[in-house]
Order: sequence, then C-alpha cells, then structure tokens
Amino acid sequence: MRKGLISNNIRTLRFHHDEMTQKQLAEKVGVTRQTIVAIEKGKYSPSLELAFRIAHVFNLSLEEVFSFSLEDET
Amino acid sequence: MRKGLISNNIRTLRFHHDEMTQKQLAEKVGVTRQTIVAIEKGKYSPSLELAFRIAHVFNLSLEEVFSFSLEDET
DNA sequence: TCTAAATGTAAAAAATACTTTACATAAAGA
DNA sequence: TCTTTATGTAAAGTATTTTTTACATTTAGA
Repeated sequence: MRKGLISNNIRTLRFHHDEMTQKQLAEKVGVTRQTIVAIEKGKYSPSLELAFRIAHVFNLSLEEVFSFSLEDET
Repeated sequence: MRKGLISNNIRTLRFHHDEMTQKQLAEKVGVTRQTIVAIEKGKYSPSLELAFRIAHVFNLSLEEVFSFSLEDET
C-alpha cells in the first residue's frame, strides 16, 4: 500500500489529562508500555482498534487524536 | 489486547457511490481486491492508514465508516 | 546519596494485516 | 450458449504491529 503520514497528539493529551503516564495509558487501553512509546515516537501507527481505544480514554474522536495526510499520488 | 468489535458500512457505501465495485475501491485505496473482501466480510479490520484511505474515498470521516464498541471490561 | 518512577532503546518472537495466485459461482448480455 | 464481470474462498508468503525481556538515563524525594 502506498504510504501517507499518520501523526498523533497522544503525548500532549496525556499531559492535559492529569499528567497521565505512558504506563497508565497502556493499562487503560490494554497494551504494554512499549507499544505506547512506539506510537508516541512514531515508530509505527497503531491498529484501528487500538486507535479507537486511545481516543476513547481521552474522550475524543479518533480523528481528534490521529490525523492522516496523503502523500502525493499523481 | 482485549478485543472490542469494529464494524463498517463499506458495502453499503460502495453502492451509494455509483455502485463502485470492490475492485474499483481497492484500486482507489491502493490495496488488492482480496483485502477489501476480507474487510467487508469482517475477517479482519484494516490498518489505521487503510481505514483513513477508505473514508477519504467516500468523502467521510473515519468514524462515519468504521465504528467501534467496547467489550465488557468490568 | 539512595531509591523509585518515568521515559527511552533494542532485539527476538508472536500475532495480525496484506499480497499473490488460483479457482469457484452467479448474473447479465451478446 | 459463451463470455465477461462481480463476488467469494483458500492457502502460502511477506510486512507490520504488539509482546516480552532487559537495560540505560533522568528527575524527584526521603
């Protein structure tokens, strides 16, 4: 699949939500802390399900947490 | 990760968009037809990127195409 | 200074998403 | 009837996501 760019504001959102730690977020969504680290740092993007779970923790829609921009495809 | 349920209305949306075929949708988002079949039939859910791409084709937000419901986690 | 908590990195293994190839069926039209 | 188009299934292989384990660094507080 051609690749666009997915970004997120998880880090910011954690701090805006009572300084939630990576560990706390990981526990709330049911993954390991390493998974949160990798996503925050952009090593890879989460599965659709995990993206939904994370947005849910912050009481936001998925698209308020993750944004996508297409690459050029002429 | 604990699993919730992700569903989608791709099939309906294809018909509402000029009876777009699976093949056409696949080409527009840059995957094979089998991938579209599998997602429509719920064999697995797409990556976050593919979900964004599909929503984009229909000019909808991701959450208008895919919905997520949490399992019970008491 | 010692300890604990939060964050970062890395590597191997497991799980899931996606591709490729191939074949089957049903419906529509020449 | 013959052909084409749309859809479905399946299996093997590749790519990506997630887990597990382990260790390093920084900061805050006792």
